[in-house]
Amino acid sequence: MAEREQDTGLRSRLVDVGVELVDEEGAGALSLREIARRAGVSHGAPRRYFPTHLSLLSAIARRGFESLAARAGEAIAAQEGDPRAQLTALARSWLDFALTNRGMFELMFRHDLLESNQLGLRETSLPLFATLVDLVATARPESGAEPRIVAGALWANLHGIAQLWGWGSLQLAVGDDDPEPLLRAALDAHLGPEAR
Amino acid sequence: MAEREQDTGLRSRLVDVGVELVDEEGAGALSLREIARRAGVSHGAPRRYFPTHLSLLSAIARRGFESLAARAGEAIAAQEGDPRAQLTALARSWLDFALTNRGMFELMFRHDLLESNQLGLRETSLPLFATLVDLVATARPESGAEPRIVAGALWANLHGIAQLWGWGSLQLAVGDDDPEPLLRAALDAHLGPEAR
DNA sequence: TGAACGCGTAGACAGTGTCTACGACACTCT
DNA sequence: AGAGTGTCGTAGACACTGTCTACGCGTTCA
Repeated sequence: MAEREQDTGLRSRLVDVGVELVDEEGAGALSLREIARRAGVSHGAPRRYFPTHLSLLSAIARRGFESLAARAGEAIAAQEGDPRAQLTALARSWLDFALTNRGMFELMFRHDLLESNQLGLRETSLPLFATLVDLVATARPESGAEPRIVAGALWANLHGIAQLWGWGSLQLAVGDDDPEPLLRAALDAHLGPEAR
Repeated sequence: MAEREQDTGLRSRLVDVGVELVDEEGAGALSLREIARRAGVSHGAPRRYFPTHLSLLSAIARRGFESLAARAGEAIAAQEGDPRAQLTALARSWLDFALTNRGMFELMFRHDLLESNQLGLRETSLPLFATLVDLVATARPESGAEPRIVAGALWANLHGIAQLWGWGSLQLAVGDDDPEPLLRAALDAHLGPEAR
C-alpha cells in the first residue's frame, strides 16, 4: 500500500514537499504547517528535524542551489575549451533557471527567510564564482582589469537581469518577448564584443 | 500639548511611522498592528485608509521611490552637460540609497509585499529609465547597440550590485571595503572605458 | 519482562491580517 | 434648537501562523 513513492524518512520528505510546494505556489506558501499538512504529519512533527521554520526553508533552498549549480556545471562542461562559450552557457543556464523555477529562485534570494545567510553562497556559489573568475580571466587575457572585479560585476549583472526580468520590470525596455538581447549585451559589455 | 509634530491626519501619519519603522527595524517589522501601535491608534484604524496590509506597505514604499527619484534627479542635475558624469552620478546615488536605506530598499523590491507590482516602477522608475536611455544614447553615440538594450542591461547591473552588495554576497569578490570598483567596472563595461 | 528512547501527536500561547458591529463626535438640514 | 446623518476610530472575533511543552505509542535493547 505504497501511497507515496517511498517512505525515505520524514526529514527528506518534508524537503520534497517543500520543493513541490514552492514550485506550485511560490515562496509565500511555504508555511511550516502547510508543509506538514502536505507531508501528512502534524504541525509539530517537523520540529524534530528542523528546529525552526527558517532551517526548513533553508534546506529547501539548498536543493535549489544544488540544482542550479548542477545545471550550470553541465552547461559549462558542454562547451569545453571555449571560455567565452562557457560563460555564455553559464549565463543562459542561470537565467533559464530563474525564469523556469520562479518560486525556488525567489526563495533562494530571500535572505530574510534563510538562516545564516550563507548556506548556499558559501557552499555552492563560492566555487561557482571561482570558476567564473577563471573563465573571465582566460576569456579576456588582454584586458588590464582585475578578473575578480569583472567577474563580480558580471555576476551582479546576470542576477539583476534574472531578478528584474522575473518580475516584469525590464520588459518595457526590450519588448515582452525575450531577455536574450539583454543577456548578450551584458556579456558583450563585460567580456568585450564577441570575437568572430 | 503637541506631543507629535502635528496631526496631519492619520493617513499620512501611518505612512510616516512606517517609514521610520522600516528604517529602524527592516521590512520584516512592518506589521499592520505594529504600525498602528506606533501611531497610537487601534489595530483596526488603518483599515479606514488602507483596505489591506499590502496597500499600506505600498504607500510606504512609494515614499522610498519618490525619495530615490529625487536623489537621482539631483545627482543628474549636478552634472549638467556631461552625460557620462551624469550616468556615474546616477549610478552612485542609486547604490548609495540602497546601502543607506537598507530597510526601505528591501521593501521597495519585495514584490510580494507590494500591490499591483507597478506602483513605483510605472510612475517613478519609468521616467527615470527614460532619462537613462537618453543619457546612454548621448554618452556613446558611436556604438551600434540599441540604447534601450544597453540602458536595460546597465540598469540591471546597477540593481544587481546594490542588491548583492547589500547582503554581502559580493564582498568576497572585491574585498570588504568598497563597492566602488564594481560600480566603475559596470559603467566602463556598458559605456566603454572612460574618455580622459 | 522491563526500561529507555526515538518519533510523532495534540494542545497551548502570543502574534498576525481581515472582518464586523458598535460608539463618539461634528456637522447639516428643517 | 433638535433630530438625523456621516466620518472616524474602537474593540472583539475569526482563522491562521511559528514556537514551546507535555504526552503517548512503538521499537529496541538489557
